[in-house]
Amino acid sequence: MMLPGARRRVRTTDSKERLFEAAMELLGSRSPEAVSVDQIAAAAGVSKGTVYYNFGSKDELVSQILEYGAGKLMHQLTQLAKDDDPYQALKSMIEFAMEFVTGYPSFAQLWMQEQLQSDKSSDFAQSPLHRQVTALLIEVLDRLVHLDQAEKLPVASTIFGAALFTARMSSTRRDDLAHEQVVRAILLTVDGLLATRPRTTN
Amino acid sequence: MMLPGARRRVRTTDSKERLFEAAMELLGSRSPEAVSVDQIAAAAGVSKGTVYYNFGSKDELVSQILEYGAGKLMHQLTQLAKDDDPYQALKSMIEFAMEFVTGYPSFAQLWMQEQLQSDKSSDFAQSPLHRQVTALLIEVLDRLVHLDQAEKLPVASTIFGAALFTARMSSTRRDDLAHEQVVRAILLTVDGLLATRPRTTN
Amino acid sequence: MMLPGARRRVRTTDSKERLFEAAMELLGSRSPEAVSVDQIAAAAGVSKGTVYYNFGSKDELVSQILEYGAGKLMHQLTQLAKDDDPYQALKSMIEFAMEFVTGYPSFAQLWMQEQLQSDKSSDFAQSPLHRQVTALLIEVLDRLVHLDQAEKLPVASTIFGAALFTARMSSTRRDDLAHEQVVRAILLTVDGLLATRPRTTN
Amino acid sequence: MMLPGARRRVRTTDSKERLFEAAMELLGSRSPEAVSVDQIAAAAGVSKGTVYYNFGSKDELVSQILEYGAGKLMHQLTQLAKDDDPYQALKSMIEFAMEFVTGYPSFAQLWMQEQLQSDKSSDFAQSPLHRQVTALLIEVLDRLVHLDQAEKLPVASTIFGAALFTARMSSTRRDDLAHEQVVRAILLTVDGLLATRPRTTN
DNA sequence: AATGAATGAGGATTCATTCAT
DNA sequence: GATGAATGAATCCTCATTCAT
Repeated sequence: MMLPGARRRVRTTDSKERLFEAAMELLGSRSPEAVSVDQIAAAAGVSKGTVYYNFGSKDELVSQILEYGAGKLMHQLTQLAKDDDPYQALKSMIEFAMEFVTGYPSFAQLWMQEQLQSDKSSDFAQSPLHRQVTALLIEVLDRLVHLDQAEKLPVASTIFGAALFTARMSSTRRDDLAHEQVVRAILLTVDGLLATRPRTTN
Repeated sequence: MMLPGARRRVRTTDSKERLFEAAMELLGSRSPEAVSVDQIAAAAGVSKGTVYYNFGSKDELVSQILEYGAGKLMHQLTQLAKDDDPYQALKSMIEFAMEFVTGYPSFAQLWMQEQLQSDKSSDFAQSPLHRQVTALLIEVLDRLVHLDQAEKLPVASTIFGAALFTARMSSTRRDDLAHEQVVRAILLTVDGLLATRPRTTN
Repeated sequence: MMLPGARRRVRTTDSKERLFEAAMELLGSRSPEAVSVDQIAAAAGVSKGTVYYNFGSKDELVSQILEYGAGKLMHQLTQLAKDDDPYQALKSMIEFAMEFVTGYPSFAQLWMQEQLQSDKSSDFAQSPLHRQVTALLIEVLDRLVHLDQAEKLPVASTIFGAALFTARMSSTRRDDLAHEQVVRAILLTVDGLLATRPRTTN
Repeated sequence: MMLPGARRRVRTTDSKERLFEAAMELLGSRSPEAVSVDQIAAAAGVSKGTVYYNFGSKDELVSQILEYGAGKLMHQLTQLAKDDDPYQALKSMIEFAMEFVTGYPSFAQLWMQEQLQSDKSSDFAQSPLHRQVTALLIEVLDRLVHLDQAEKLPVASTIFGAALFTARMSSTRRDDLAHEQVVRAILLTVDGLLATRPRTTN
């Protein structure tokens, strides 16, 4: 019922964006099944129908959050991996992962959930994200120490898993000291490698 | 005196036990919210009401599985921690955790889910199980290297988290080699400690 | 699993009786639909099956309570109606009704509920109890004042209803003064009759 | 563009209203526990979900019916109480109560049920409605006769209870004569007062 | 005489989704 | 673009009842 000539607010803060953020917020502490479309819509201050208008389905909304997070995470990790000093690169990557999970708990939440659900992931490197992150880690590790082919994936996965899980577990803590300690603890895996494997001679 | 075709209890294999096992099976690959009471009852070959007769509620059934797993896990870990050689103790503990998660994927699943849900667990050592396991790990670590008070919990949590998460991720693999590799990867954290901290002189 | 020769307690306080009393107690404050067989059995300290062994069904148990109460009430009211002084008779009857409802709130509860349920009771004198009580009241009233045939039932019903309802409403009060006041208030109906109708000349 | 035989809403007679009326109808002769949401929805010709969309819960629907009735009843009673002649006021009030209960049997049904349930209502004037109605009655009675403070509430309660209960008992009768007789019977309480108490000299 | 395990029908409620406006 | 009324399938749970022991 718009009068002709009337004009909508230019920055409607697009309902779509509001929904995205509200969903991120809510999914930070609950599983998707435990968050209803009503709740998301209410939190975004729009009607339920708008969710369907913008995303088509709840699953699609969740997927988009997951994708968005994965993109953001991978982008930054890729940058950090370029550091000339591979140890420093790993440290930065882990630090960033910690920050990221703190900032987007919903992402870690969703990603873990997704990993844990399907039986299909028998190959334990199924998901694109997992594959990408571990590939990146392996790349950096290769520049640091000499690893047998067979142990590369387990090591990378361990680092990734430890970082993700521990970060998520302690993500509510605003305590930076704890963050520091956790990063160092995860880096111990790398220290262990350095102590037991021949360094990469480059 | 069973008519052919009649579908009575084949044996009074205690419906309770049948339900427990069916639930364990189903919860191994899906979150509690994603498993319905009907499904559990059907899988156990009993009626829905029997679930409520035996457990009172779905939540209670889930809790009991969690408790059962926690008890079993702690019991064995406590035994293994007694090994005179602390490094060997840690190795055995991690190995056992891997096996355990493979055998009872539902346990890890449930436990993680529970951890990830509540905001309350801000102190990241809230759950009794987490507390118990990390306490045990710290005890063993103390016999191995000298750690600052502040870093004890982060280190122990990292080991626990890495083991649990990685194990869960690769749990479908029956491949023992992979298991071995994963255990070794997790132990790298300990190797890192040994390489960077003064040994406990006992 | 009784050893031969063993003997049961002589005074088993008959489970049946225990059930009856427990049911009376519970039905005093809740509608039959709101009281489960489990609750009754638990309150009586017997198993659920015992209810069915002794009463056949929940409805039957409720019916028996109703019958028991009706019998007891009618028996006493009939005695009191015999008083030579019809006014005194009415007063005693109302007093007794008050006491009765206080002692057996479940009875009033059940009886009202039953009255209110069925559409059948279109004739508003359907139930045997109602018929009996009003008949008794009319008999006494006839000895006191001269009433038109058409107004007899309404007057008797009003007294009965007022007594039952008001008694039930204030039944939790242990306060005897209030009881007295309520009795007097109900008797006002009779006073009104006395003031406006010709006395029975006997 | 309705295909013949299609069963869409005939008119958007607001499902909410349809549900309200269907529920009133059904609750007129049965207790809330004995009426299922399915039945209400079916009677209103809408789906079960619509009940929850409009009312949130069964209890809320029941409460709203109760409130609606209480409002309507009190509004009219308040008007009638204003009559200059207090006796006539009381007569009109009782007459209206009779009509009201005949028209909305569900209201009396629900209200009684609610009164009879809780043990909390020990003070026998707990409910707002009861309090309001008795307050109104007392106000009118005060204009008619002189009553001791202590007997006011019992008298008012008796009138209210008698009217409500007797009305409900005979509500199915369409017979106006009976109505008249019942009103007169209840008014006897007032006649009794007039005969035994000093008139208010105003 | 009594039990308690088991049942299945039924009840309240939630929720993703559709659709006319 | 957006809404909100309406839906119906699915879910958790209750409960009267049965029956073998």
